[in-house]
Order: sequence, then C-alpha cells, then structure tokens
Amino acid sequence: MQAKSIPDIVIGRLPIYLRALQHMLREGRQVTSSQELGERLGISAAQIRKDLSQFGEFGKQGTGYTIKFLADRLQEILHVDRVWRVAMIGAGDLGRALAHYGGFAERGFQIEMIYDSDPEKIGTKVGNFVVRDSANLLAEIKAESIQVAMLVVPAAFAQPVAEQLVEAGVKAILNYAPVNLSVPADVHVQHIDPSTHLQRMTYYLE
Amino acid sequence: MQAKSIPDIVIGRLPIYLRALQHMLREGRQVTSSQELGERLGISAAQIRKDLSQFGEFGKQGTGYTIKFLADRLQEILHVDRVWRVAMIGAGDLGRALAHYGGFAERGFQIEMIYDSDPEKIGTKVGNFVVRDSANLLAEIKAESIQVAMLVVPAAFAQPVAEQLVEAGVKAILNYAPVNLSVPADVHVQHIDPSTHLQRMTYYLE
DNA sequence: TAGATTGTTAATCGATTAACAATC
DNA sequence: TAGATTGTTAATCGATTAACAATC
Repeated sequence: MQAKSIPDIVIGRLPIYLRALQHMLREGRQVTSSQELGERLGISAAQIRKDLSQFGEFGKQGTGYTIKFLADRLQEILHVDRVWRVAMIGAGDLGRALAHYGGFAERGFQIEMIYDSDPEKIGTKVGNFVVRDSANLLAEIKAESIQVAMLVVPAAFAQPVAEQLVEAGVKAILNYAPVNLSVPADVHVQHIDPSTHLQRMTYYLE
Repeated sequence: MQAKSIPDIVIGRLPIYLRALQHMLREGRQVTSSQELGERLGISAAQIRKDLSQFGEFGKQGTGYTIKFLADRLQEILHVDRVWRVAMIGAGDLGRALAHYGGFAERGFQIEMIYDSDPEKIGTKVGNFVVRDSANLLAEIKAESIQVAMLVVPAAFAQPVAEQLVEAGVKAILNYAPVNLSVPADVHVQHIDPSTHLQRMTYYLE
C-alpha cells in the first residue's frame, strides 16, 4: 500500500525544526520537548508532534526528544544526510557574496561551480572558483550530474537559463531573480525575493 | 462594524500578483484575467479572484482586469504606493551586495543607511553610503523614524541587534541570519535563509 | 447579441488544535 | 510512584475549489 503523501506545508517546516535543533546542539543541549521547540519557533507543540509523527516516533513519553537523534532523523528525511553539489549561475555581487558564504556546507550544500555570461567575469576568481562561461553550462552540469542550482542572474535571463538547467537535468532551482519561472512539474523551484518579503510586511504598517 | 481581518496567507500572495502585473506592464500589456494570471503563477483563477475580492471589485465581467489599475490598487493595499526608508544592518559581502542592488526602489524601498560594528568597515563607502557605527544604530534609527530594517549580520549577533532595532521603533525586519528571532507581537519578521529553501526541495530529490 | 469573465456562494478539502490514553 | 510528555484521535477551524448568476 502506498503511504499517504506528506503535505508540502509540513515539509516546509522540517528545515525550520532542523535549524533550531542544530542551534540547540551548539548550545550544548541534549534533550528538548515539542513545547520548548514550539515556543522558540512560534509554532504550537501539537503541530510539531503531528508533523514529526508523519515520519515515525522519535520521542519518549515523559522526557521529550534527544536533540541529536531527532536532528539526524530530520537530516535523513530531508535528504541532507549527504552533501548536494550545487551549481551557481551568476557571478554578480549577489552571486559572489553567496559563493563566499561559508554556511552552506554544514547544511548539506557544496557550491561546485559558478557561471556567468559576461566576458569580463569569465575566468576571474570567486573564492576558490574560476568563473565559467555560461555557454558551457548545459553540457558541464549534465556531465557532472548536478541536480541543484542557485539562479542569481538578471530577471531577463532567468527563464532562458532555467530552461537550460532543466535540460541539463537540474531538479531543484533556488531562484533569486524576481520573476516566476515556468518549469516542468518534476522540477522544484523556490523563490527568494527580498522586495516580496518586505511588501508582505508593509501591509501591516501605517 | 469591524471588517473581518484578511488572512496572512492572502497577504502573502498579493506581492506575487503585483510582481507579475508589473512584469506584464513592462511587456506592454494592458488587460489580463484571473485565468491568465493564474496560469503564469501556478495558482487557480478562483483563488486569485477570491483573494482580490477581499479588498474590493477591481475587474470587469467579460473583460478581466486593467493591469495598471489593479497594480495600483495592490500597491495601495500593500502600502507600497510610497517609498519606505530602510536601514541595512551589516556591511559584509551579502549586505553590500544587497545595498548595491538597484531593484528595491521601484518596489517601494529605499535603503537609507548601512551599519556595521567592524572598525575596519566603519567609515568605508558602500555605494553612496558611508558605513556607520552600529553603536549609534539605536539612536539614529529612532531619530530617523525608520520602521523597516534588513538584518544581514552573523547569526550570533542577530538577536541582540534585533532587540536594538525593536527599541528603535522598527516594525518590520527582513532577517538574513539563519536563526529565529524573538520579537514583540507587533514587530513583523520575515526570514530569508537559502539553506532552508534548498532543504525544502531536497526532500523531493533522490 | 453571444461570448467571456467577474464576484460570490456553497461545498469540499485540508490543516490545526485540543484532549487524552499510553508510557517513560 | 508521580510527573511529564509523547503519539494519535476526533473536533474545530480555515482555505481552496467548483459553480453560476450577474453583467460587461
């Protein structure tokens, strides 16, 4: 019998739980409870327990959850008990800043290559990488079997580059361009657009 | 009679609609329909109409929506029919990249000042700004009556800086640090954490 | 007019919460 | 043991969709 599929909204909360647990670990904590976790995150304890129960029984009545154990389980569930190789497309200010950011590796992601189409940038160094020519993006990403990409190109290029990524076999795109991407159903897209986030808050301001 | 409050999930979609409409405007389009907009965004036409109906009647039967008119209404609703002055906290790679990014102004946001606590950075130029000393952040932001901030500091500083922002009167914080912030109920926070977004997608990958 | 599309209602669907037996 | 907290069920709450009268 096919297991009932997990709601995407639940999947979306798991990385938040994981991040909080890893934070607790760094604080030297060993055990937590759904109530404590919920208070930190502004989520009800019942919801956390319900979400986790979709995947198994990870806690103990009376004591709660062993943080390390639960974090390990969440890493497995989210498939970040490994390191995903990531292609970065766009070596502008933002792309370079993200490439320098050291925090990805410990969360399961390793930037492997950076592309740009600007001849001025191709061949220059960004951290340990030499910026590659976008013209070769499709062939190289396909050859490397890379499935995850960060798209940090100007809005006008986002859709055509996304299409190349899809053709290269990429299945997950983190899109920093402020445009909606049209991709096949089996390709996942997440958007990061600061203006959109800000506008969501100004609604509540005077 | 107090109007029924609008669900936050609806508010969250309005900036997406607005962005798509502004994109259509740049394409030279004049009129659209809930169906067309929905197809572009992967949202049902019924939902778009329902969302908009919370705020008024903006369309015409038989013809749809005048794009410019609807975009203007959404800007009003979201309170981005003005320009919000924004304080940027953190002049690292990411903060500087964001400060250089020219796309905020047309979406309703104007970065006004940039802070850092690093003596090496204080006084240096980022775009048109001179990096200010974080020590003066509270007093200056309060004096300027700035309500919106982008928090781009290392994780360990995010909570204490957020507390200063709150004390300075900031009501909306866009948080780039990968930690949950604890703030009063009348302060809005949105999180941007690329690893979290990526982890949400790797769940679906093999 | 005929065709198209809105705004809205009612029905459906899904998510969250409350409550508690089980049990550490 | 007594106290605490899980995992789960059932009830509640809220969001989405389908359908259609109104009307441009």
